[in-house]
Amino acid sequence: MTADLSASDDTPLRADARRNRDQIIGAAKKMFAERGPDVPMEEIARRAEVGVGTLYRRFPDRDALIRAVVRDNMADALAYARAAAVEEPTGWSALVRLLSHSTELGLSVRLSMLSPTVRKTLHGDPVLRELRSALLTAFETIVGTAQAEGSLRTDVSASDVAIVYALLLRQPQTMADSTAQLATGRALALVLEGLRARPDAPPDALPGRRLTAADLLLD
Amino acid sequence: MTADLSASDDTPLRADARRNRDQIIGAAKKMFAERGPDVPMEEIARRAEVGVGTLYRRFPDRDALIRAVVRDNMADALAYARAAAVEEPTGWSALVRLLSHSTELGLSVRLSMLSPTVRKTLHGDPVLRELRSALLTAFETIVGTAQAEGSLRTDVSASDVAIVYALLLRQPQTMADSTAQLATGRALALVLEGLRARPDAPPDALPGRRLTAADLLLD
DNA sequence: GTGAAGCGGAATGATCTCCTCCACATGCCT
DNA sequence: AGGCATGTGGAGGAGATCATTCCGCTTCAC
Repeated sequence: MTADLSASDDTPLRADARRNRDQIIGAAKKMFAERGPDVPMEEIARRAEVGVGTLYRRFPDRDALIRAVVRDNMADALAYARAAAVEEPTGWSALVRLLSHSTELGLSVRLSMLSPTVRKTLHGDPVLRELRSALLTAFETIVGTAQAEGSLRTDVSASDVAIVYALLLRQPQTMADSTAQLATGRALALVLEGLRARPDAPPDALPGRRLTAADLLLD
Repeated sequence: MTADLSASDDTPLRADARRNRDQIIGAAKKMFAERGPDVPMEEIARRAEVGVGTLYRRFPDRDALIRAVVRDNMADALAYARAAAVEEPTGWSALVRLLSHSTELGLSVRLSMLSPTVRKTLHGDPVLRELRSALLTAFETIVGTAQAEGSLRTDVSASDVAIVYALLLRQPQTMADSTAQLATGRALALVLEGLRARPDAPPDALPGRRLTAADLLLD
């Protein structure tokens, strides 16, 4: 899924190794999303159908794995956001598409927001910094477009949207999957309703000030 | 804070013991909220300014503590919801007050929703069952009133509101407290905006079906 | 003043994870 | 085909972390 935005390694990696690497990242992504950043390495390996040794050869420690997962995830989210911006006819529909689909974006945001430890790990990674800034730019484009066309209320910033989004994405895990999905869908629809521009409403109804990129993640 | 809704113990508990017990519950509540249901018992004890021994004498194991905390929390939330229902002039303002304040309600909902383990612990506790049902009733009263007065959209149920609420309450912990509060406040305002009845809007704009009490927590 | 109830926190033992290491397997290049 | 560099699995050592107990001392209540 990920383009090679990471610093190109010198050795091209053997075919099976590459496959295993991808499986590991995929498994780790799911496990992190479901059970937080502390899942045992061994379980990740098992889910990836790989030995622990393999996992450790590819990623020297947990931090490296987390970084890789978040990078991969961010890259996916970025691709998705850009696609939405380009392919959708209106800013509003791009916004809807962005918010509706991407569990992708959710994971990395959630991961990096929830645990102080993880934040420390991610902190200062240059690739991530670049990805994040690109993602925020994409977000801003969409939000800007939607606001310019008069469909999105103007007293929110891209960061506002991102945060609400992140808050909503945490899926309740105790319900049946179908129920959880239903609930998330409805919650999302409600938020979108709240985000819609109202010609009659006062222009600055929200409390406080617009959130900024700096509020989003403090490095 | 809590009325004695729990089964009355036979021995009245010495004054200092009672105080310690309350401190423990208070500390545990905060720690669970901040760091999840797995925080070490010792840290809870330290925060409560109490020895581990004391903690264990009062609560034979972690499960007992969790149960006690959630009960206490639910009771608070219930009291709060009832107060809002009675004291506020309109259903809408009661709803706003309910959603705006009560981090209380948030904790127990969050705790019981997030971890399957915790859910198992809580499952079948009769006191809790009663509390929860009373709370949902209070919720329904408020939601019903607000809908009857025409301020709340009619295609949501009390359970819908409760879930959105629970989703939003999870505070991002990596931001400065002030920022987190700001973000939560704005998110809440957006959701409220989405919840408001619109005379012009179609009456059933939300996807799926209304959530029910059964969706909320499956026992 | 005195006995019962309560307290603290060091010590114990069990559990859990990370991570290394190496005999073996597999892809790749010629 | 064949050789070897690259890659693989997973048992086990080392260490960390926690829950829980226990008992000499303190505090309340009468």
